[in-house]
Amino acid sequence: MRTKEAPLTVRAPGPPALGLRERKKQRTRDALIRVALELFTEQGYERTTVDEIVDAVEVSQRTFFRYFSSKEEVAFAVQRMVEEEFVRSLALRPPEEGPLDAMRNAVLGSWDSVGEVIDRIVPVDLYLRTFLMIESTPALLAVHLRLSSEMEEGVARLLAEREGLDVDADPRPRIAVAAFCGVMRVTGQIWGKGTDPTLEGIRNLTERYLDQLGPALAPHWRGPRTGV
Amino acid sequence: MRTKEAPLTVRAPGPPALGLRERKKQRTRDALIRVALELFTEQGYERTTVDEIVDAVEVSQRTFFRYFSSKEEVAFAVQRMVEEEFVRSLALRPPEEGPLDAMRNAVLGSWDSVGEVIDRIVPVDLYLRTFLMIESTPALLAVHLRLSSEMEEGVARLLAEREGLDVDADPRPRIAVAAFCGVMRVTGQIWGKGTDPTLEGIRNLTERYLDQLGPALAPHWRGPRTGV
DNA sequence: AGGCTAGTGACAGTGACTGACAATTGACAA
DNA sequence: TTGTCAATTGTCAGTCACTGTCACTAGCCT
Repeated sequence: MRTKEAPLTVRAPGPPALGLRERKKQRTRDALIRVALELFTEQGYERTTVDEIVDAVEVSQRTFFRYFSSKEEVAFAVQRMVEEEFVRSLALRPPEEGPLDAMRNAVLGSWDSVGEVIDRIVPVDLYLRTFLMIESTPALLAVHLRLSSEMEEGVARLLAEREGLDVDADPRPRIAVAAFCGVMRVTGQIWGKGTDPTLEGIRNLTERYLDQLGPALAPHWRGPRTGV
Repeated sequence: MRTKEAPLTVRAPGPPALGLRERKKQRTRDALIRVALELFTEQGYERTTVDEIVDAVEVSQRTFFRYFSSKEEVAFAVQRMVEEEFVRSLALRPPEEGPLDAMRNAVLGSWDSVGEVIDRIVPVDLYLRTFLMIESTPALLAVHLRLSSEMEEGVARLLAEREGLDVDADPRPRIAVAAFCGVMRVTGQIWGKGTDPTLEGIRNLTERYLDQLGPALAPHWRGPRTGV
């Protein structure tokens, strides 16, 4: 459990100096996340009670539920940041890029940069282990899929706007996003079963699998394999 | 609430005459499903307690949990049958059909035949309302997505076998299924928001949307729309 | 008829979560 | 510095989903 250095006289530049109250909240929130993820990944999600978490952080259970609306939510705190990073990254793609290329580049780009974002809250490898835990815990997997599908809706709107289409009239944005995210999900699963538990590993797999979307939709699979 | 005709002397042919014990179980199970779905669709899932359900059916709570491992599970009892129908239907497609065509025809075909299957347990329109309720209840939507993804895994294996591929070596089966099912999911959502609450409505929408998978994955969307 | 056992009910207990109210503690003005 | 206000937190009691246990009832089979 790492301790946060508390600046005594000097203040780092950047975010507008938060008040003591705000900083305290931030600290409890981070502590709850870190402890929760540690316990979850060590003993399993179901076998970890909220009481254990709050005892370790020394706050009341009521406080936990003021920060997180459910035990599930705390498990997705970091994951949420990663997804936001992707959406941000997608919004920044140059408009000349076609929708699929934009998504592809956004994912690959965000895999390159999330490392630091994550590390501000928890060690990256704890995040990766959390990801594995989510995939292997039915209750969490379910929530994960729901959150993803919410994000998909947002991404579809973004793409539609980029291309000057109406999401509710033209099905292509939603369909493209659905297909694309389907591949992303498969990638995550395969990565989980594989043996390269690093950010880089997931990045490379992403690249390889996205390349297979076209071939996979060919009318027939027999015949020569392309790539991979 | 429909009553089941209890054959006194005559027995219908078909399934091998079940014992009294078996039939009783079947009846409580069906009653639990029907009552649960009725309450869920009327008052909402969260606002319905398990106690309300078991009181209406006159069994103990303990019995409910012997039939269904959770309150969620009962909400998916019918949905499960529909999915099984699809998988069965897919397994029956002629081997000459390409994987995408096979899935497409299997879905369309099963939408034509599930009507009767469903009706053996609950009125079809109760099923359709249940479907809407699932889509609009976060907790249930989550579970729904998880169950779908389990099914996707099964379908991918089926297709891989059909085509003589190894699912774990070749990513195309999983990717194709993921893309396909993504479209199906979008279709379900759109159907829910639309204004044609019939089995036929969902069938037609399915057909239209599947046709858009190709165009949606084109490098650019600008230019003429093909079809709907 | 009578023993066997699957299925059920009653009961007690756990864990996630919520509402209400009291206690504490930063923030900010006097 | 101090007193007031408002945001946070803790305590407590209660609901609801779900589980283990054990006694009991009722089909089933010889």
